[in-house]
Amino acid sequence: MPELPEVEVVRRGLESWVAGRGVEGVRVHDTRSVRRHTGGAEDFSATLAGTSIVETVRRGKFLWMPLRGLPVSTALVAHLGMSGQLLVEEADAADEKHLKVVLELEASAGKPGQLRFIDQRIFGGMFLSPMVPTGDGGPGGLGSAQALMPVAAAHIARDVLDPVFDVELFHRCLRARRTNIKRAILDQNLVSGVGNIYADEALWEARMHYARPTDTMRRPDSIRLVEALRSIMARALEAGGTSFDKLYVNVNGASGYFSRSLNAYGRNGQPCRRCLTGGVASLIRRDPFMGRSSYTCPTCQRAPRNARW
DNA sequence: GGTCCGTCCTGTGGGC
DNA sequence: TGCCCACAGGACGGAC
Repeated sequence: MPELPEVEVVRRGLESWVAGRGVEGVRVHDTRSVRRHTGGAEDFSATLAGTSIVETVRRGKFLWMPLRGLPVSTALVAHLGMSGQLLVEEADAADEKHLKVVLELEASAGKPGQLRFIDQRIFGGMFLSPMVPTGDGGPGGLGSAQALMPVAAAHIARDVLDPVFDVELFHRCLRARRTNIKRAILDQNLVSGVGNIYADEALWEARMHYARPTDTMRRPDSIRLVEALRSIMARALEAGGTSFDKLYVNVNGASGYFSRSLNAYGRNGQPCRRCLTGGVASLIRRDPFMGRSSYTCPTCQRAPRNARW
């Protein structure tokens, strides 16, 4: 599925293909994919047509394209959810099975004429959102020096790949919480871009149990966790580039990288690679967590006595 | 205000 | 072979 690194790969790819191009027409094939647009599908299409795309910006898993040509500063926001894809394709390419939205782009030499949004599970979507000052200096991270963000993404915290991510602020916010560490890092208001897979991988790398209460986190613990998140995101970003083919992030292709590199997630019953190298082969266990799963090594990620489940 | 849970949605795989 | 059901996940609204 598209994770933060894949969204960044998509953003980089889109930048060279769609930035500066006009939107000449919009077709919504499934109104559920624009359900977050308050004016409905017709308004989405009518408002977007005639604008032009300035650039592509990302924070966490939110991707947006500021638009030129509207009276109010507005961005086209896209979230890939679990199964969303953004493809740049020729107009005569066959429709994908789960094609949801098509943007007809202004002709540009050597560049395909359509931007397509494809989404199997419809957890993702596109919508228009007015841009506002954020008070924290804008996106700041990858993609833009703008001081404005879409209202719909203004609550999203910086991600760990953001050059100005504040570890000290992250630590203070963690300490103020009354929950466990995994719930905290899945909260996009605290740190963005972390999903279930990266949460488990980072906690494994940091030798931390998911049920550790956030108010017991010491500064070195927070730093260690952020460094683990950064390391995993950076490695995945590098690998995400290899699965990138003509602006297509292949969901199955991305899982190929993960299947080779994951140390905890999805490895229920398999020996922990860290314990194995130490000569003791503890088996990774799966626990139900928030209606999902958590994977941990019972030896190198021991649950604390004061665990908050 | 903070925390937590249910809901949205569809393809896949296991069990019968 | 075909049917049914559990499961996977991010974000958001609502309940507490």
